[in-house]
Amino acid sequence: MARAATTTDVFNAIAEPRRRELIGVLADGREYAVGDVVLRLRMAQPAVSKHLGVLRKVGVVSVIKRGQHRMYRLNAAQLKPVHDWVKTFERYWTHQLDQIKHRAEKKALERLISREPHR
Amino acid sequence: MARAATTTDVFNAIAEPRRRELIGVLADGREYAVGDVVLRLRMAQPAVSKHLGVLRKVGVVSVIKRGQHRMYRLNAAQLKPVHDWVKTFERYWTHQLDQIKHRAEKKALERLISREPHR
DNA sequence: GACATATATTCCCATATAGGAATATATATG
DNA sequence: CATATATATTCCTATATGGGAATATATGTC
Repeated sequence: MARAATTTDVFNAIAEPRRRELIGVLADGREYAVGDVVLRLRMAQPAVSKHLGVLRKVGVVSVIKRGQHRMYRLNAAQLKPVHDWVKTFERYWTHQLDQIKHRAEKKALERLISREPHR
Repeated sequence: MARAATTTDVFNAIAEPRRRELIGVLADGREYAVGDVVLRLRMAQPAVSKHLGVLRKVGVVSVIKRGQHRMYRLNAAQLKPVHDWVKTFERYWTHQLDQIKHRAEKKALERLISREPHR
């Protein structure tokens, strides 16, 4: 079997760095015409259209027609599976910091609660 | 140009679902021999070796020899770039829930703190 | 209708894949 | 040393890719 198609799921779609750049442009939540993206990223127009096509197929972006333009908008919720998956490993690099923060918060809360009665 | 190699970076490496399953097995932080993974995932041994090879090339797993076994261990820190990237979009799906949670916690805390004095 | 602009699609090609099968390599053990 | 076990590597093949160039399609404007 060959590699899974880029349009198979979000993981495959975002493996391509240009597409992550594309998503980066749309990240402010506003809509962009293809030409806007072409100018911002200095990519060839067909390339942008194709990449946006892939992202659309996996639902990461949506399109509406407006005159001769196609306005693309980020559908960030579709990235959640990636977040959910990688979040599982968060503790591996946040661990120490987390411990510190958690203990600090816990201690502060305990101090806060126990203050009145003990005084 | 063809698609970037799977060993190019972590994003490409984890695009393959079997490799994410592999990572899932190693997720408890303990070390596993290739054969263990083969049994757990019921995958062909060469497939497991190849996938582990890809993950090793991008640094997501590390190997040590122990007798005739190769013990693989997860190097979860290498997944951080993925987390960092996707975390940018967290607010798009957590926003409402977060608001609710934050307010609930804040309110609970306030109630807790103000209980004694007001009674 | 003629022309300009915006976008999508098609064609071409070098390249890497994932899986299966077979085989090679390393180590343990009798 | 012979044999078994564990793992890696090689060879094969169908398949999809991303980029470039050219072209098609759609819409706006005069």
